[in-house]
Amino acid sequence: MKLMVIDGNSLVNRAFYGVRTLTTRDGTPTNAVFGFLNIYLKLLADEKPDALCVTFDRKEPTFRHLKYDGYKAQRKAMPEELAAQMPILKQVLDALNVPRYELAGWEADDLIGTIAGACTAAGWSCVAVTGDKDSFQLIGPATAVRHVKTRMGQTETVLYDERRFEEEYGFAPPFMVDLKALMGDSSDNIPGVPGVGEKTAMDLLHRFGSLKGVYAAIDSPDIRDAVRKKLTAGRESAELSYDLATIRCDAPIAFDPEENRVREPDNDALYELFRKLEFTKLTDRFGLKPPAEVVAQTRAEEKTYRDCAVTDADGIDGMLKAAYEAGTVSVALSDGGTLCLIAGDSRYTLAPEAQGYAEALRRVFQSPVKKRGYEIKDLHRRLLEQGVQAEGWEFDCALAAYLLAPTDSAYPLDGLCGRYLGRPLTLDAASDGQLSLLDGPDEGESARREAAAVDQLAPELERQLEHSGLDRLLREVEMPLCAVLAEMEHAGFLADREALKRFGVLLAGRISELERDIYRMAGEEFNINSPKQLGHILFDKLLLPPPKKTKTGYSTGADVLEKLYDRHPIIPAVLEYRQYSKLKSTYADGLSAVIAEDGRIHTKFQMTVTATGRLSSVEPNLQNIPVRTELGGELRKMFIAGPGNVLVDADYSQIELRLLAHISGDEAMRRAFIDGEDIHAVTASQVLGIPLEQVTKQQRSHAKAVNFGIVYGISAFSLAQDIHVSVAEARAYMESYLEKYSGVREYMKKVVEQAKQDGYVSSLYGRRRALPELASHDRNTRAFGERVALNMPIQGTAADVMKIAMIRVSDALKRSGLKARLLLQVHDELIVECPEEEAERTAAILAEEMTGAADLSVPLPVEAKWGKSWYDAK
DNA sequence: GTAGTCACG
DNA sequence: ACGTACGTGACTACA
Repeated sequence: MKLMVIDGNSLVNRAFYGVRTLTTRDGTPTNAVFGFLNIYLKLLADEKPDALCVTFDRKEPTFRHLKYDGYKAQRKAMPEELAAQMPILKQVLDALNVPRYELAGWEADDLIGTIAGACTAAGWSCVAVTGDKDSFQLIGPATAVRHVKTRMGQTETVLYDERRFEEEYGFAPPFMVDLKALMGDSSDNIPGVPGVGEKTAMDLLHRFGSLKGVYAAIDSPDIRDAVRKKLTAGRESAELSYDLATIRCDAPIAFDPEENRVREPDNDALYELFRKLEFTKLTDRFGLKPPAEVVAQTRAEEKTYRDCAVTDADGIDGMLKAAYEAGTVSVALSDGGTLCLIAGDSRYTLAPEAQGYAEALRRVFQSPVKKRGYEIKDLHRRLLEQGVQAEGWEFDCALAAYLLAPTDSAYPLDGLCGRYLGRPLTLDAASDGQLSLLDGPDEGESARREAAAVDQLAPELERQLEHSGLDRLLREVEMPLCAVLAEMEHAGFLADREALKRFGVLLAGRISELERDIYRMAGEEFNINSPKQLGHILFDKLLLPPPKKTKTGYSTGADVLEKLYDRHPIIPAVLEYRQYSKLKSTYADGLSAVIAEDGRIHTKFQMTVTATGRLSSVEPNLQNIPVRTELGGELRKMFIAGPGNVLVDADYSQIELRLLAHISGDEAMRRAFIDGEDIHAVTASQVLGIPLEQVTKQQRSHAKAVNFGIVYGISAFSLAQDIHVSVAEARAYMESYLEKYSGVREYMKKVVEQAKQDGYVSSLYGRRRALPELASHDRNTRAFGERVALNMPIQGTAADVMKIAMIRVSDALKRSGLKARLLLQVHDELIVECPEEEAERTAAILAEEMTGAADLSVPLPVEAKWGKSWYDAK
């Protein structure tokens, strides 16, 4: 039997500092409780304990304070926002039916020691969970410590048992006390021996076994004079520290592991707490069900509908009549084709088997009736597959939720109901209390629920959009874009199946040659694709100097290997191997596998994924087809136009920098663009103070890196890495840059200040991204927030402009009567397929509509070319 | 499922 | 002292 005991204070502190700022809508901080529960769930899954409890410190002084009045005296008081969360956490634990232990005069650690002892006595094993390495002294045959640490906002836990501890420390766990007595602990204000740090302390223990042993051998020649001096002077302090660091196992509590058996949470109490805390996701993860009163109340609050099953022509007529009368309807189309339409209080369900189904779809969707729905782009594409050209899209709950919170990971309809309606889910009168929208009893039922959710969510989402000034972006950009993207997905990009296959074979040949060479140079066969095995070969076997480490071992990324390029011939071979296997697995093989029956690749554009408003492309991703290397670029020869057609490729030149010039209003940068200069060369000339014609290739390339860096919210360190100069040089370069482009400097300052004030940043078109990072306790997180504040308005505006351009291009092409159709968008590039003889006119329309998509104080030129393949059109 | 790596703008 | 550019998605290894 195993008991897990959690050091509540330690864990909640980790959670507080590790988890980003999080509050309820009224501003109550909840991040520590949220973080605690996340770690708690992970712990339960990892350990699967039979019994469980949590210990806490109390604010009263402990026996340690009495012994040493400096103890923890300097420790900072718990911040207000954390203190406010402690009682909430305790309520949550009570609702979870997890016993809590706290005792005046004793610390959480001592209670853990006592509990561990009681477990051992009862024949149980015990795992103590804490972020404090002190507790390692408790490790024994039946006691382990799971150490919790946070790295980069991620929580990790490592289990220390006797073996693991001794491997790492080289002595037995009880001597952890001796270690701390020697080195002290600044956070607890345990003095140790002044001047002795971790390294010396470890070394002494390895030689003499214990604190006692060290002092017994104080005259040994093995101790350096300087160290002996410190030890002699600090003897009293060390002995005091020994006492302070010793965890007591005799706290006066009666503890029986049996009484701490894991129990089911109190569903109703926990549900209510989570509702107040707005922990929607956790409600699911804990498997909580709405209490009976909530179900009853939800039913009472929720709109009810008059259900009509549509089975014949009269039914269809009735549904259409109601739709036209209502003007706006909510619709849902299940995967199987069942349509649900809500007009006013009437809810119509039409099964695909019904008489006149296809015609009914056309009458609903190819009509000016305003339609609201969920994930309209996909709905539009499914209709296209049935030959229906839909129109009249008014509102999409998923897109609305995305605009309101673009950094959310997903927008499930049930989650939106909880968040925006304050109700767990859309129930309905016909349902049996079954709450999941997604697994309704049948097709019709799930379509009805989806439509009802849309019907009730839309007004609330609309209100919030208006409140944030996002309604225009939805109506004028995102909604019209749905149809454009659906058509692009439907059209697909023609691929040369045979060429792709040949390319794969070519790569395979080269890969096996390289494999042989690499094995020969390594002296053994291993999996080159495994960073772990490769690191072992390079750094342990061939003894190359490891320049960088990741948290799990050696880093073997391309940047690292390039530093070692000339140190061993295996390095260039590995780099080449990596390049080829990437091309083969992801592109040659990966793309071959997704060519559809029609010979085309139909990517899916995702509209609700990026934090900045860009699109993303999946299954496959056609936005990352190689271009930067010669061999990779060959792939673009395999993306082709159909017979008699060409591809027209149009891309914005420097759109992000032009937007920086426009948004910041920087005169020097604007002037360069207005004069049609090469911006990177001008930057080099300005920053270095040399005539434009004397700028060398390298100077221009450095300037280019800085221009990019500025858009990303650069640091001198990263710039130095990027252009291989010293940090000091990089800093000087940036300083000079911001002198010359002083408008950019002012803009950077202003945008961060504004973001701190508002808590969000915006694009030129009002797209928003919230920035809770700026209020973080962690400086790295804050610095990240500042970089995002600089970048989002630029990248976001570029995304807006491109979306507007796509709508304009699509419209203009339709109006022109040309056969051209859009295939692909790659952030600043559009690809269109058209008959060869239309190429010139199509290119002109693309350039015209893209350039005209935004009205800036600098030109926004577009370059358009065409050819038989993507490669030729670039 | 996560981490590392690498492809793109 | 620390950690280090913004935004993505796919593949492989490995727990």
